[in-house]
Formats: sequence, structure tokens, C-alpha cells
Amino acid sequence: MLSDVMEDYLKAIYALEREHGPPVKTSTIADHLEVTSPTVTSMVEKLADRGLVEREKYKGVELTPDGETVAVEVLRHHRLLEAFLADHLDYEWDEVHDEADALEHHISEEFERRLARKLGDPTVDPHGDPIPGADLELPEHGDTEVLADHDEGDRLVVARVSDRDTDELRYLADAGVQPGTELTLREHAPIGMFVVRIDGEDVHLPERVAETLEVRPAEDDPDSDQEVADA
Amino acid sequence: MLSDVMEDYLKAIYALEREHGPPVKTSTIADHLEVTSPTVTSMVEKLADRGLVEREKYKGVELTPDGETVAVEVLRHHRLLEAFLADHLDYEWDEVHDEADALEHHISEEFERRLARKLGDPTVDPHGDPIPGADLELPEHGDTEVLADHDEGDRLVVARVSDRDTDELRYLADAGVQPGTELTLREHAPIGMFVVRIDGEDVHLPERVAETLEVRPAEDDPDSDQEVADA
DNA sequence: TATATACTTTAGACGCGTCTAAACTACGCC
DNA sequence: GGCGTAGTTTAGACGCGTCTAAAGTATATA
Repeated sequence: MLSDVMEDYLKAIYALEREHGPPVKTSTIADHLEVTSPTVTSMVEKLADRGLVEREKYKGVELTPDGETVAVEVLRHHRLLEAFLADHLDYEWDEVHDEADALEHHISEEFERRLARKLGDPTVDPHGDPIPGADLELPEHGDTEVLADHDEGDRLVVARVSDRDTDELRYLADAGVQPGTELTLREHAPIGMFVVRIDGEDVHLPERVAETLEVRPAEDDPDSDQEVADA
Repeated sequence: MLSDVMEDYLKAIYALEREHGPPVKTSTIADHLEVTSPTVTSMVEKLADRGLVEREKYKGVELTPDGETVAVEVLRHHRLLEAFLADHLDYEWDEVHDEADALEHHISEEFERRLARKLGDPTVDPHGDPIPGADLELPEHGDTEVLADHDEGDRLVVARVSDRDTDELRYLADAGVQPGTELTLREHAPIGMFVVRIDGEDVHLPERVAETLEVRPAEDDPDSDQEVADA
């Protein structure tokens, strides 16, 4: 039986492997989970004892297949819950993360199945993040690119605004940046600022955000009220 | 900040006060929560330090108003969740208890509000147990009596089959004994067995069950297919 | 290549919630 | 009214998840 905390570590390691690739360092996990490094060391020792991570002292840690299975199960719970909160309890998409975090360790497999069915077996959550299937495979996410890789003038649709801190999501939501939003990239300023046009308003996004904001080309839809960039 | 475990103790003490009246003894709590008596002693000391229970050594324990508030909040969470599981996730009424127990400590006040609204602010859960309102007042439950207090021949409707162990609920559900079921009390056998007629079938219930099964008189509805007791 | 610095691990502590074993209290019964 | 028994509390331990302080390792750089 795995504790909630162990599941949290596995989930964190999974996310950090995606982000930086393995091996994941002690301090990276510590920052992500807001605990100290010695705490992480002792926890990853336990996870290694249970065969959930491969560990090389002083180097870092990597999920085993078993560890990844657990992480993806938790991820499925998390994203199904987010979808439920947004679809049925009228939460805003930027409010769902913390509530899902609190519940994800406590729902049964039966609950998971019934919830997925009720939601129509969704493949993305309200942030645009893919939801692993009952088989724990991640659905293919299509041909998304990151905003920072695009050129001025490109017309795009926001595909995914991944979980990050609530204030940041709140800000983006208020600015109109959310999955499905159509926008035009106006300018990539040399100071590392991206300016996009949304519904006739300029929105300024720092590089760090532009580098993780996933977008796909807008369908060419001439009745759109987007303006063409004229910079 | 109260731990899940503390909330469980307060919930247990609340239930046991209803059942046996205060003060609640250490061993009663220990049995109910399946822990040892010394564990209970140390926990109730902590609860007393926080002003959640009044404790008299070697005598027992009683909830303070603060303690009762916490207990009733948890009870509201539990019963709202049960109602949700039954109404929206198609759980059977006898399956909801354990899932609600796992979730009740982890939902936010916001979740509670939104869930209650979605459910239409219900006043009873699938077992027929009253759900405390947002003001934490228990709705008046009407004029229910317990099956054991009725006479042979009485036509009754099941009002409430309180939480007890899953197997017992499963058995009752299979026998057709659930909130809303119409039945006729046929016989109170001297060996402490009650026989009721449900949909033309005899169902045998031991005294212990008959003493907690809440019923109210059936509306006199002549198109019912109930038979009149002829004992 | 030697060393300074950044990072990791070890050592030891603590609070929580639990246990067993032993000491203590209350209370019913003779 | 004393005593035995049932029930309660005290004492001391343990695993979990966390911390701080100290020791150890890796590595970039001078």
C-alpha cells in the first residue's frame, strides 16, 4: 500500500522527467514539492526499495515501469477530476487544480471508472492536458507547437495551458488565454516579451510563458474577428 | 488545522453520543474506530487540549460546541457525497458509504457548496439519513418510529436505514428493504424475529435490525399491491 | 590539476498516530 | 464495606514524513 505522499513523489518525478528528462535530481524534486533535500533523499530511498524508482546516489532518480504506472494512474485521477469540476460543478478552468490535488489520492478505481463514463471518457482536461486512458496510455496530442516557436503574424489557437500556480492561471484566464482561445502573434520583442492579439486586445506574455504555451494553427476561418498583425 | 484522524474521532464521538448519550467511553470509541484504548486515550487528550471535547478522566468524553461543529461539518460532507454518488454516479445506495468516508475529509468548502447546489440542496441521503444544512442544523426528520415499536398488521414505509456495515446493507438492499420501500409488519415472533411482507414476499429481520430501522405509516393508498396481514 | 563551490547524503531529532505491557481506578457484588 | 474484575491510563516503543546541522561528493574553473 502506497501512501499519498509516495504517490505525490512519483507524480512529481514523472512530471519532472517529462520536463527535463531523467535522471531527476534531488534538489529539483525538493523545489517542486517544497520540501528539503534530505527529505527527498530519504523518500527516494524508500521508493527505490519498493522498486518504483531506479536511483544512482549523487546522480538522481528515474521511474521504473511500476513507478510510472502509479504516476500515470494518479495523473488520470487528477485530470478526470479536473474535467468533472469544470464540466459539472462549474469551476473555472484555473480553479480546478488544487481541488483535484486534494482528491486524486482518495478516489477508488470504481469511482474513476464511473466518473470517466459519466464524463464521456474525455481525452483532455480543462487545461488542454491529455488524460491517460483506462489502459494508462496517453492519447496522442496532435501537432501542437509552443507559442515561442512561431513567427509574427501567425494565427493560432491555444491548445494547452499546463498546470502551474493558481495566480498565474488566474492572470492568464483573465487575459483571455485559455484552451480554445484564438490569437495572433504580433510581436516577439527583443527583451523577451511576446505580444499577442486576442479579441482586439494586446496581451503581453513573458518568454517563460510563451515557451510552455502550446498552440496549433488556427483553422482558416474568415469570419473571425481577429485582426491581422500589422507590426 | 485538524487532521483527518481527528475529524474521524469527532465524527465517531458525535455518532456515539447520539446512540448511547454522553459521556462516551474510551472503549466504545476504540471499538467503533477499530483502534486500541490507549490510542483513544491519547487522541482524546489532544482533542481536549484543543477544546473540542470535554473530558473527565476514567469517565469518558463529550463534544464541546466547537467539536460538534466539526463533526457536523464532516457529516454534511459525508452525506452530500453519498447523495452525489447515488444520484449522479449510479452507485447503489448500499455502496456509497466507504467511498464517502474516503473523500469527506478532502473536499473544500467551495466544493461542498457547489455540490449541494448541483444536488438541489437535498435534506436526506440515500440511506434516508438527514443531511445537515449549510447552517449545520439537522433538518427535522418528521415523525418516524422504529419498526420494532409497531404492531402486527401495520402498513409502513421505510424512512431510514442507517449506515452500518456494507454486507448488512447489501443484504437488506437485496431483500428490498430500502428507503421508500412499502411493507407490512406481519409478525413479531417470540424468538426476537420480525417478519415483514414486501411485494408479496416474506422478509425476516432480527430484533437488532428492527430496533434501528426507521419507518413511517404508509399513506393509505388503496391501489397498492401490498396484502393485508392476515396473521 | 587543485580547489572552491554547489549539491547530496548522513546523522539525529521531532510530532503524529499507532501499538503492547504495566500500572491504576471504578464499581458491582458478596 | 472490602475486593475482584473490567475498563482506563501511563510508559515506552515504532514507522512515517519532515526538519536542521554536519559530513561527503562532484564538478567547474583558475
